[in-house]
Amino acid sequence: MATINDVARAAGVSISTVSYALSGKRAIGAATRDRIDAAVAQLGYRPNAGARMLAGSRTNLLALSAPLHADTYAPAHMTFVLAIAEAAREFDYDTVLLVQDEAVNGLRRMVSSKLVDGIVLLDVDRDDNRVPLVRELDIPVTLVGIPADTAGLTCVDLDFEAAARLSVERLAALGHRQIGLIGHPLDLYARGSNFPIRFRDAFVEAAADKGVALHFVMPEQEPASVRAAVEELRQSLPEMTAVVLNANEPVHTMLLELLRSDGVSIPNDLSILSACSSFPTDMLDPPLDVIPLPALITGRRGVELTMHQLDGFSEPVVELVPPSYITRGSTSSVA
Amino acid sequence: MATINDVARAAGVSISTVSYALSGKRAIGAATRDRIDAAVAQLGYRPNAGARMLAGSRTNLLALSAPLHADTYAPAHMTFVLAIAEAAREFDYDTVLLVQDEAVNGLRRMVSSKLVDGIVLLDVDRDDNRVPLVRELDIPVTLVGIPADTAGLTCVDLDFEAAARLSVERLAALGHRQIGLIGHPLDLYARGSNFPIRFRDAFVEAAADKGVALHFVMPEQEPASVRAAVEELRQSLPEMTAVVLNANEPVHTMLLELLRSDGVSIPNDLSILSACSSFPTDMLDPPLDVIPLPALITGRRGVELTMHQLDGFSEPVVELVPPSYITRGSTSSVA
DNA sequence: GCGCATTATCGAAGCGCTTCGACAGTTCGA
DNA sequence: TCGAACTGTCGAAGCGCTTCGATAATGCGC
Repeated sequence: MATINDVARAAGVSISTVSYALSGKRAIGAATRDRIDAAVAQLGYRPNAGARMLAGSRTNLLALSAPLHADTYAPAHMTFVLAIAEAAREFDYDTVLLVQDEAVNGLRRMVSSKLVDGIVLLDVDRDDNRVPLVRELDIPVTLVGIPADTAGLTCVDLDFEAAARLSVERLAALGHRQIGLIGHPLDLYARGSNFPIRFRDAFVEAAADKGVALHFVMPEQEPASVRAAVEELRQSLPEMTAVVLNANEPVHTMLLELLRSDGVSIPNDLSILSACSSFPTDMLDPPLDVIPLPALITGRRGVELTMHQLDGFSEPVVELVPPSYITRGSTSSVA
Repeated sequence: MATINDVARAAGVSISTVSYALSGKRAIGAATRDRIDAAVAQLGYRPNAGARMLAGSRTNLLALSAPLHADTYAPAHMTFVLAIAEAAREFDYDTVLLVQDEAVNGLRRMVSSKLVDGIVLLDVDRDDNRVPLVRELDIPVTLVGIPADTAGLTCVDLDFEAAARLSVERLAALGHRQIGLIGHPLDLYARGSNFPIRFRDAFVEAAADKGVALHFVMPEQEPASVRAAVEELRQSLPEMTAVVLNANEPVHTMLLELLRSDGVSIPNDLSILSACSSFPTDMLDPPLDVIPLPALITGRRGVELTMHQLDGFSEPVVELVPPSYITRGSTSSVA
């Protein structure tokens, strides 16, 4: 493997000249630069990562702390991981993946061994046990998800409260007065999971504001449970004309299948809105109106905020990505 | 951050003594070692990763090449990623995640910058474009999945052919003479995807061997398509008494929901077997007999084989993990 | 045509670690 | 009782890079 020395020799210059030519940190004559570039290309030179880490101030490595709870919905999670790894590459960073208990225990190791320049925390719960830890870590950290206490932390997430309000407002504007809300399984809320709770609470509040009757159910991810949930909604809201889903893809599929077999027509008999979904709802049958959870945007933003801190901007920010509403024809105004 | 120098000073020894004490590569007096250990603990010393990479011969970093096709089934994929990252930790390795095009292009970068000691390739297709690349990479590589030409490569995977045979044999032994096989969506086969093809072909062969009539369908992941597939099976095999699923979890759910609404009783009317599934089938309703695709075992083995190569064992191996059959009561003998 | 700022390049120090060879001090068989 | 063979420890070289502080060489105003 070629070293900077080989390049310097091949180009007939000193190694510091090569280094400056490659980093651009000092001006280099055009002719010299050309010779260096040629030597680099010819030798297939690539700086040694270890040497760069040791001598320089950056490792060009980012830690991604991605714990996985038993109830983590894999496709959504994966989208975030992808978004972050890809965004990191745009800053010439690679991603070290920390899963399971390493998502917590590995962090300190990353920092004290100076392996990474920054950390992105995925799937942050309200009372996440990583939060106290990263508070004392002297390194750029960005949380994707908003914990209960954000003091001193840089966070980014979809504005779930705004998404909930947007859901209620759109449906209320269409004349719906009784709305069913299908949430995630119960234990997710019990665990203090982040956005389902924030969404639910804001939804309840917005419904009250708009004078809309609301019933909330938390089915498990299986047909029988979804069926029971729908029965419960119908019982509790006899005039229900709209349903908002804040749930996983399988629950969407199950609900639509169930409504179809019941002969319910969408949106004529029932308006449906999928809120904070991280999967495409245009493949569903029928396609659903959606307020997307933009994993790509949020994940990328998490990386950007980390890079921003690396560039010396250290005032912590809590960034809420505003929700958007995409129409697919699954809602209509009440007759 | 404490350096080895600080530790040496605190323990009153030279830095080489500290290094040897920590690596165990030379004998160190018990008393000296104790003083060093105490200093390490007290200072919270952790070797600088960059320095270690530069001076030593190992980086303790593993690259995980995980491309993601549009049709990649996230939960299964995730299980592999998890298994590999966790297994790596057991060897004191961290995992650098390469996704999308980096899964291909990043490999050369990893090697020439000496960032990683080894590579694990996930989701290897029959004619994977990473295969020619890794052939010329002078670094330990293990493929999870078996490409068409394995010459010179170390690979590991479930023995899909054996799994297919096992499926047919078990059902044939129970007296089933007409078996439906529900596979993945068509484009997966068209793309030359690895194990679905190997499974299908071996299944066809085994069925012929055992004199079992077989029909093969490839539904999309949506209820209507699954329904059509089942109709096709019934049409083609009027006496069909068993169905083997080599498909994603949603297709399982859809099939079971559909059979339930048709009043089909499992296993009385129809025996069902889930083959090469990477998700738990005991949560389904009803729980299904399964030949699991053991992501944990295969993934971990991928790491182990890489470490083995690092230890100097360089003869390439193709390792096939034998399938196992787990009974959950969804199959029975033909009346 | 003189000093002065600017531009292009170089040498050397040092990042924190591993590892080789040296060397006292100890043990032990002959 | 003497050298051979260990044991335990140290100093120094070097891994490949970045970066600081020279040093020429050039251009500029006056």
